[in-house]
Amino acid sequence: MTLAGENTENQILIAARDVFIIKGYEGARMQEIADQAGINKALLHYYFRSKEKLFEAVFSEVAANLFPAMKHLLEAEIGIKEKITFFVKMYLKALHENPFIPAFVINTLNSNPESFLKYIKKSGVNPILLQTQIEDEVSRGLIRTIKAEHLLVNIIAMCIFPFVARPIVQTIFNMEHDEYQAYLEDRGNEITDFVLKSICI
Amino acid sequence: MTLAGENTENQILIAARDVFIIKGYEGARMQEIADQAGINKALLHYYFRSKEKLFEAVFSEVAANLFPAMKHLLEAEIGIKEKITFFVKMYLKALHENPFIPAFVINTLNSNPESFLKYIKKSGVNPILLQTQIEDEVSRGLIRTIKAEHLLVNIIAMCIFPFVARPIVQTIFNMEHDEYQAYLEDRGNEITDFVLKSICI
DNA sequence: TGTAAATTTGACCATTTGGTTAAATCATAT
DNA sequence: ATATGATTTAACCAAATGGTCAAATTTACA
Repeated sequence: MTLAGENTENQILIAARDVFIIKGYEGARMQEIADQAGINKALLHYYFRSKEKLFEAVFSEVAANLFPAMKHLLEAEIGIKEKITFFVKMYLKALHENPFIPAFVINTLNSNPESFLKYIKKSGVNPILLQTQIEDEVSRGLIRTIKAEHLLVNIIAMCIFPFVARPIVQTIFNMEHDEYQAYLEDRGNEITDFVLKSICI
Repeated sequence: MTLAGENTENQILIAARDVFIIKGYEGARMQEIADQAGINKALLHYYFRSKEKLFEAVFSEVAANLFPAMKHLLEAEIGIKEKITFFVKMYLKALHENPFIPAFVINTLNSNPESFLKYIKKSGVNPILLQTQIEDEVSRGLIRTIKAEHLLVNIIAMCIFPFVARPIVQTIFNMEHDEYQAYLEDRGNEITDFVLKSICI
């Protein structure tokens, strides 16, 4: 592939990513993606054959970047308190940079689990490792007993929810844009605090 | 309106609700709604004029049932520990009966906040009441200080997340359908425990 | 029962949308 | 320079989709 071609293919992927993430598969229009990329619509099919294939290219790339950092941190050899602190900080930072990814992934997987779950399967996140560490720290009297599946989901839920449900939460709490931004900043310490106060003895 | 008409209108609303909640606005097809309701497609327009209007009818009804029970419980005159316990139990029961509602609402509001936020505005949920109660129980030495906005979002996030992100969580944890169902059951006590252990002194 | 209004239907329409194609343009290598 | 292959475009196509309408059917009631 020549330079021009590779460049175009990338422009398309970037534009498609932007449009699909905001509008979802059904709501996205090939013409809009072409416009966003500043190219002719036929080029989308020249490089990616079909809307479905283009979407798969976007989704698989998004899915591939979903877990590696999380996995790496979960496997790190540090105490669980530090692990949680870092995890929350890292996760909120990632969400701040890509606030629409979670809703996009959730929406895609809910409307079409059979076809897209395969991109999640190879996440490699292993709750057993975390479970082992928990049991170790429990036996050393540092934290109380808790199942890794609950702890992990609790933390991730508290991080993600204010982003996916932003319009609702912001409306119910009567916040302006900047106020909500500050609220999101606050949550870093709040979540860490909340979790540590719950599990530490 | 005659009996036949009222009945048809209701059948349509029920069918439309089912289809819209699963497929979303863009993914839903008027023909599919008509089939599901067992009627001719033209009747959809006879009763609701357009797809948009029909969707609004569905969404406004869903939105109207989103907060009243929550609001009522938040305003109840019981201690905060009991309040949290009941809240989690009630919320998980509601989610068990309508597991797809949160993802539907989140998705709708993210793709079109301007047009649908108005159905949320009148929720009447007032975090200040909860804040007052928290401050009261803090002064009586029962719980630690925490902002109502964080406590409420934390609890709701932990309840909702395993439902909206079910395919991902179930896959990552390698669970079968029944296992996940049991996991969801477990979460009732887990969440309550998790929260109370965090805020009680 | 007869009739006027409401309800229901099948056929049809216009637009949108994903996709195709043949021609034009560009880049590259000899 | 120019021939070859890759890239890009405008015009076009077929299917799907939301929506309309006139005719048929049912319902209500005088």
